[in-house]
Amino acid sequence: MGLSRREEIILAATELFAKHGFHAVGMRAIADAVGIRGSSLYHYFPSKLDLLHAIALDSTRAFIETQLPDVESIPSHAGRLRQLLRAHILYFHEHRQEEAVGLRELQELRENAPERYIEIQSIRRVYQTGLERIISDGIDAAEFVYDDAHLATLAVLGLVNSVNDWFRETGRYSIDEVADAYCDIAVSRILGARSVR
Amino acid sequence: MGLSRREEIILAATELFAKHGFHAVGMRAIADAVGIRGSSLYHYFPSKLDLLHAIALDSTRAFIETQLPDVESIPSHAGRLRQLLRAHILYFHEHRQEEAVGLRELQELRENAPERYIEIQSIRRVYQTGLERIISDGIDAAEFVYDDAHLATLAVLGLVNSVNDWFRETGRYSIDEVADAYCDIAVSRILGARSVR
DNA sequence: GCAAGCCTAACGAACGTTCGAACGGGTGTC
DNA sequence: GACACCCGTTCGAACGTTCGTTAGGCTTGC
Repeated sequence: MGLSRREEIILAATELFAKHGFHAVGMRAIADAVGIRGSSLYHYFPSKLDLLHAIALDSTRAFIETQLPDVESIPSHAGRLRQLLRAHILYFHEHRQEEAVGLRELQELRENAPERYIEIQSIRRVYQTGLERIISDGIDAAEFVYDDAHLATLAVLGLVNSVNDWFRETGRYSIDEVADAYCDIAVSRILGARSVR
Repeated sequence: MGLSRREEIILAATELFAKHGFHAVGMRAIADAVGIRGSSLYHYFPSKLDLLHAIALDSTRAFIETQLPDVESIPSHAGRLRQLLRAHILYFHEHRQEEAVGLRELQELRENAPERYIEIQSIRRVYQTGLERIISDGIDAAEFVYDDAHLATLAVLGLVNSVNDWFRETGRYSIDEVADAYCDIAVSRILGARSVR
């Protein structure tokens, strides 16, 4: 139990926010899940919105920092893209609650704390730009066959992000099977990469 | 203004739920948008949850009923799929607020009115089954090249549903361009249909 | 005079948040 | 070793507000 109280709170709040939504969960419910009283939460976070901000920022940063650097060493564009998308799907599966909160409750920050929304969005943009760069380079190198790198990026992102909408641990596929199949759809089919392994 | 008061309420509530979320919008706010008092809403809906149910059911049924029958007359599987996906994207764009509520707040019904959740889910399943049938038939007829109709259906659905996550009227594409491009990605690239027009 | 439609008023509960006090372990002083 | 002191942590109680909902009465058109 190397968890600090602050981390315990973030963990419990993430789970509750992901399951019921930000506004459906009261501070007292979060405190109950940790085993303290509602008022004690304010020792760690000045407001409920700050708590949401901490969750969204942590999850966004954690994803970007662990995923992007790993692909630099792979030689082919198709290989880099495949590796990145695979890591994306697996990470989003492993941290699906954090990412669900990060995606769904962002507009809450947008309305009530615009500068924090922009902060998180700009981090997200780094990732999307990096992905688009890989695709764009692959097109220039004639490794991919598609004429619009921007639209292809959006399509591929929409595809891989949709896994969490339907995937269940108890279903007919394992997450590894889905990751493989979706990467193949994105790299070989959508982008038309031919010689990849 | 052929709108009945009941329809006005549904319209206003849809807009507010889509923008702020179900729990963030109070009955008084909905009433304000219509120009009546909060208590008057209970003349039309017995509870807030019933109002949400009406929105989710209406939007789901309207989509299914207007989309599915249209494609029966088209000869090729690829043509049917293309037409269906195109209508899907355009419909989801035109009714993006209703569909956003229908997608995001469904778990609210799932927790607090399970039988209504099942009702809506079963309608949705009709559509997904119909889509999978088209894809499956196309594979059997060797018009599509993919080995898993179920996974292909999920991928294609995830792809077309993702448009509303990023599309903005003021962006660089029109919705028609996006619909064309995404249909092409789904039909020609993911499913590998060759001779289509 | 009936019913639909809308109102005011109020209910108890829950909301996010604030406040001041109490607890308990560690440190410094005698 | 005993003592006072501090500070991180938690608590109970309460603040004012808003929540979903109910009850009852007024107006209007058939």
